[in-house]
Amino acid sequence: MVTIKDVARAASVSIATASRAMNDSDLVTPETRDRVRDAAGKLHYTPHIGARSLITRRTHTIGILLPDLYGEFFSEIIRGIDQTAQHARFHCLVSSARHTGPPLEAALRSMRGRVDGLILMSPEFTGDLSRRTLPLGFPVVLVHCPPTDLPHDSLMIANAEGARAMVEHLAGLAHRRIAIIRGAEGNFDATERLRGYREALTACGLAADPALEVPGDFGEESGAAAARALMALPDPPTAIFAANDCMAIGALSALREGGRRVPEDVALGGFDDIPMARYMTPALTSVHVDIARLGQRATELLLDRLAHPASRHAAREVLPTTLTVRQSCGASLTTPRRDAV
Amino acid sequence: MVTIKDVARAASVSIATASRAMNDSDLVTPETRDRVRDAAGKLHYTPHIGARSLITRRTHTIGILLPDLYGEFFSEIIRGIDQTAQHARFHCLVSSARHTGPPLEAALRSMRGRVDGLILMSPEFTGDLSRRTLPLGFPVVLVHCPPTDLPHDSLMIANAEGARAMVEHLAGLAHRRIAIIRGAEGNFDATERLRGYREALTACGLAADPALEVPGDFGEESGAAAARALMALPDPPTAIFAANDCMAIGALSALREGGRRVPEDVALGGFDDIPMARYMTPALTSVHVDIARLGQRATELLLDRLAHPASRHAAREVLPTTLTVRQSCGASLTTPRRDAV
DNA sequence: TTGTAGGCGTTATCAA
DNA sequence: TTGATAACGCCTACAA
Repeated sequence: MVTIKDVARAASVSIATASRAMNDSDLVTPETRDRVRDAAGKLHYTPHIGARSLITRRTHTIGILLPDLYGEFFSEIIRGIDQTAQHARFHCLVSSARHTGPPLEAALRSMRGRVDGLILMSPEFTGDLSRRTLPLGFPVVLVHCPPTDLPHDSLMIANAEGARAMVEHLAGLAHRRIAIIRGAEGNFDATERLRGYREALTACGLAADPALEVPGDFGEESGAAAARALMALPDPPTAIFAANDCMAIGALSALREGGRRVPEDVALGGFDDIPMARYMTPALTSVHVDIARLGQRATELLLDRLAHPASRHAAREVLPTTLTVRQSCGASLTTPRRDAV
Repeated sequence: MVTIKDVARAASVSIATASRAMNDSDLVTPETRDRVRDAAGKLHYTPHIGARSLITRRTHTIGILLPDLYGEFFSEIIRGIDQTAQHARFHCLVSSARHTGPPLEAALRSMRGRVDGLILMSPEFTGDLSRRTLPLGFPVVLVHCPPTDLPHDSLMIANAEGARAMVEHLAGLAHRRIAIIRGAEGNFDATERLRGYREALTACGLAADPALEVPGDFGEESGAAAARALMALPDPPTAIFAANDCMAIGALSALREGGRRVPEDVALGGFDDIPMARYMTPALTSVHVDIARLGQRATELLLDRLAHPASRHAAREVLPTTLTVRQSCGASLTTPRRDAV
């Protein structure tokens, strides 16, 4: 391995001078600097990051821990993060820990020492977990995590507001029996979206019916199963709000197979507005989230925290969502619903 | 910061013993090992990876350099890589370098010293670039890269064979004017898919028509533009093979807007079989690639190389592709084409 | 402006 | 089985 020692020897200077030359110190003449750089180039020298971080206490790397690495959501958030990080010459250490508990703890711990800070997305994150696994004051930005009692920066999307906008939109189309396919049990996003659904019903003066709140796990198949269950009800809903687009896709298949037309017989709405949504037939009405922006903002918060460790209180930002109306909700149907008021 | 020194003191042992206890050496009694582990747990000790890698010469991290971080392809390959890496207790440093030349070189260089090996995907990669930026013998697995004269392990998908299968399938449906929307200029995948297309035409005894080879850049909009150009020809094609699914999606929109029905008026095929393909209307016939498997296999090759540095010759594997027939090619149309032989 | 030398946290070597 | 100590590559006071 070629070290700074070799570079120094090749350039006939001391190690210290070589180091200074490589780090743009102004304690070297431009002339010797160039000589050192030349030698470094010829030798294909690259500093050993580990050795450097030992003394600078900096890795110039941010850790990203996600619940899974699946689908558009993941690729978009990474894209936003990497773009911002790269701009600041930071690297990204990516990992996933599907479950809460030991695997998550292990993943968190294994990142310590490798990264200067962490972007953490875990819908089951808790303050206890943080205390158990992270050094006090370790820079962390929580994305999409339930609130904790710790002063971590946090960032989330307007889950409840988005859900509410969707359900109010459906109610505005004269639907009175609106069902929700819920997200995974214990998942913060799921809980918030359910809350928004319920609030919207109340706001629209519609009665809540427990039979219309069916469970799901954010997966396509669970959406299909939920739709089948809803169709089997004695008094089935005329509109279905799926807590994410994957489940909406599953629901759409199931509805079709059950002979129901969307949106004529049943209106359908999703959440996330994944790229696929606009290509479906009918195109899916969904709550749009700018995911890359989410990643970008998380990184900005983290980098700011790294640059100014204790300069400000913990941020607590909420990124807005927007309702994207397409065909699946039936807003563009020419004939009004039969049961319209 | 809590170091091994603190742990040693807390457990009343020497630093050496503490280190041994933490690393499962059998040179410590189970008793002292537990005592040290206890102390480490209480103090929330985590080893400093940089310091360790300074002496072990290992970072236990693999680098992943991709041309961009966009879409399903990216998320799937990372998923395959991370899963395999995590299983071997390796970490993943992810980065993207959109363009060839300086940015790519910089990205490569900045990873050196941080990773034990590299999974590199760059359709414009060259042996020269490798020599310029990587230490000789540095473990690299090339994915989807053009062949070089260097002994790097490499992995690619059966581009030409996949394209050929698609075009022969279209020819089998009695199409005689089959167009291709080409991929990005200078891109290895694009070149290979074009080659497969031409081979298939020859194999089927169809005349090649330069007018039917229209340029594209793998983006949706370029697919739309290409389709418009093809439709404007005096003798337009009856089938279009888009070199990837994104362009097929763009082509589909353009064809619709131009009043052509797919597959009745024009048959359409794509490449990659992204998840969205099966949800389109009509569902897209495409060449399926198991991308997660690609990532998995690349990681296996790299880890094997890390474990046995010079044990074998450079691998050169090709992952098979499979033709997935859906509606967009018209294979399931009941009435045969008018111009069928 | 340059060189010398000490130390960052860890593992490995040797001696006890 | 344990402990003292020398590396590993780098940066940075301090001295020249």
